[in-house]
Amino acid sequence: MSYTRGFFAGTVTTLFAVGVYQYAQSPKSIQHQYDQQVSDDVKEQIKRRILKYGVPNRGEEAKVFTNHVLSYDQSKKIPIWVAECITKEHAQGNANRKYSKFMPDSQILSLFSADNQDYLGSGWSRGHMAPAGNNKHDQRAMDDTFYLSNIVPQDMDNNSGFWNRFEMYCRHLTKRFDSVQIFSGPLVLPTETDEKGQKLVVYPVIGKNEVAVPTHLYKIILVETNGTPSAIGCFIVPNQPIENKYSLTEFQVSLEEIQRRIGVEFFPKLDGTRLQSLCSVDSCTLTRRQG
DNA sequence: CGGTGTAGTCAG
DNA sequence: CTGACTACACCG
Repeated sequence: MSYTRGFFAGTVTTLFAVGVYQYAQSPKSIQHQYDQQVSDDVKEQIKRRILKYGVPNRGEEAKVFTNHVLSYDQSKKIPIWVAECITKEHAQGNANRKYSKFMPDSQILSLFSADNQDYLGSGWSRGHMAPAGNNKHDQRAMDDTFYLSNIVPQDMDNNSGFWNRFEMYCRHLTKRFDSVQIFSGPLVLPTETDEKGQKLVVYPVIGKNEVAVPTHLYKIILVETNGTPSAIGCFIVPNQPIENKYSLTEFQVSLEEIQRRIGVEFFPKLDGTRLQSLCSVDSCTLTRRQG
């Protein structure tokens, strides 16, 4: 709990270094130099000898759906990141969630999959990462978002409150920008400290599949005008009720921080582009009610 | 009997 | 919009 307060206060002052990538240049060790001299052929031979029966695989390769793409964490049974690229047309139409239902994703081996029983009665809601409401243009696209590969255990108040308004804000951005690319996903961050001052990562797991309950959720929003990226906003939100008094900007962080915490480089082909802060070109205010 | 499916209600 | 929960029909 103390981390939450620290987070609320601390993120405001977080250095905002969007679009700037720094790669620490480690001193070249002897081993490193040797490694560089080994030809790819030799490396392949070594691999074939030591990994005779194949290279171990975490199954994080991108999985493609009608209107979203995701990478899945087979250990935590929740996504790592879920990507969308939406325009205002995507959020309009007659698709209705009453025709959709939550179900396991057959692309995920059952050994690594959550099921509805894990969530029911757990005290945690099934929270979309790619939201259903971004897919009103196509019932199948909306149905796809109900696969549990796109779902994380989310605090009920957070889901229907702050996070819901956050998602509405993302749809609102499609009225101002040609397209809006969004990465959403869960995070487990250290939230506690033991008596020795050692930081701890503590998160619940639910159901027989022990689906990980993230401590936080994140969104990365990249808006485009005339086909070129113009601004970016990154946010980390605690997975707990968020009072209305908090504004979106209080949860803003740098792209660097979010990439370091998740261990993912989100835009490997977005090189050197100077991007403005989303909240400097847009209000970043959430509306109280739907609209 | 337990599991599935749907429709309606309730709440943030 | 975001969800859970309940009652009831159906089925093997």
